[in-house]
Amino acid sequence: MNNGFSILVIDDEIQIRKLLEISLEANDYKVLFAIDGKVGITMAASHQPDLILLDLGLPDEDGQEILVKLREWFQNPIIILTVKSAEEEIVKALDHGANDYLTKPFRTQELLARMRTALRGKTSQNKNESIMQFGAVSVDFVSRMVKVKEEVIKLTATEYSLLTLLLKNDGRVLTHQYILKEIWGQSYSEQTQYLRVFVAQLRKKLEEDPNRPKYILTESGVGYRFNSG
Amino acid sequence: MNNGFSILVIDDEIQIRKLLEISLEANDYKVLFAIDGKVGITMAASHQPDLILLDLGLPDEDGQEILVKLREWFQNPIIILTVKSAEEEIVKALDHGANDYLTKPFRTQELLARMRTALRGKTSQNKNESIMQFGAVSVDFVSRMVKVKEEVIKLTATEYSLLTLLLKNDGRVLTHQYILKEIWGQSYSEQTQYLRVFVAQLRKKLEEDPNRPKYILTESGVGYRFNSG
DNA sequence: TTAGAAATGAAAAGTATTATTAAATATAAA
DNA sequence: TTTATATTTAATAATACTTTTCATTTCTAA
Repeated sequence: MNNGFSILVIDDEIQIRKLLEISLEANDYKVLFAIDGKVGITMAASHQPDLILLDLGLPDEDGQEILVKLREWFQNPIIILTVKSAEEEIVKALDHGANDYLTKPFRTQELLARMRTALRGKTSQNKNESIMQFGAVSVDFVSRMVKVKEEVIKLTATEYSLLTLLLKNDGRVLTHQYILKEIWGQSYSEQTQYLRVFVAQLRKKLEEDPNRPKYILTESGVGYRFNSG
Repeated sequence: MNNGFSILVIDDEIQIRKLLEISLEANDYKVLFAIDGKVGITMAASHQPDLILLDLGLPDEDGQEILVKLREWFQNPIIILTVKSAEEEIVKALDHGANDYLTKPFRTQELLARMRTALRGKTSQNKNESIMQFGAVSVDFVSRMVKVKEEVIKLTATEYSLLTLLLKNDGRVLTHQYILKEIWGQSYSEQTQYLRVFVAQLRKKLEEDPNRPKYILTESGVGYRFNSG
């Protein structure tokens, strides 16, 4: 019996595999294991898992390269596990298409929560409609209208672009660099302060309590993530 | 037996055609099919359908171009179907005169809802109701008479075109480019100043307080939107 | 726990966009 | 042709938006 989601764990550490086996199966996930990158890629191809947990510190190959290879064809969420708290590694992985990250040692509850977020929307089809609902926030991409709890919110062009970028990547961490590149263009990719100002403005308009944001969450040193529930 | 509306579906995918045939006929639409753009244009001309569902990813020609060709003479609503959720594609299609869009896979209920919205007002025309009401603004499309709170307003030809374009897209943001192209023609699509002058004139005639417009709203950096309430 | 880094919030300064007005030009009607 | 009306141009004022700055708070790594 399982909840319908299959998870591929690519990690060489036996303790981590044991831990994940117990906690993921206890939550009714179907779990597959690979102990290195090569095997991992093969298994991803043959089993098409709904989500991959990928350790960056693998014995045979650099984790980043495995990520890049996977992302050439693998669409489903990939969550990075890493002992390196080095910010650089994490940012690189996210820019390579990882959805989220956790640094070891991690709390199981946190991992499960992030997996649920990443898998959200996989079941529901509303991901591609012209009106999209994210918690109390809804956007009509045709009329360009944004509502919070049925109330229309007026956004500037830049605010609208930023919000929709975050929404389309609901649950996923977007790096500062990536967001800046998308909205302002390549040459602005170091202007993190722009982003901070506009995030603050969006929070003021969207959040019930801008001091305790529920929707636009900060990943300190890395980027931002939209969380619809 | 049907509800009086005929729908032309231009799509090369057999599954989509089957699905639409079943669900549209179940809702009493008369459904016609074309499997590529050329055939689609021919059929649109010969059958004058009330609405077109156009797939952007057709085998013979770029969907955008088919849209442009259709819009040269076809007045009725066109709803785009697309697998591409790329915002660029969608914005382009809307600028080319599409009324709405759905990305595949879509829920049938949502499609039907959007079709009803697009066809709304068409029924009233069938009932010989040429007068439409938008908040306190009403337009008689036959006699070209515009009233605000029962008072007749005299508009010039250009003012009338601009107002009705906005009205027909009640609630939706229309880009400067799009409006200019529709009213003045392609070559004027950068003459934003024209638009400003005529918007000011319309506001002076329509709005209670032209300094605080209620109906014709500005979306800075993007365009204008009519708001009937 | 604490020093240093990162993020926030508020607001001033700087730009860009939009609104207004009026004069010049074009168009249509008498 | 003359006259009235509408559209286009252009100049300036008003407003909205973005960028910059900085004091303060929050977060993070050691």
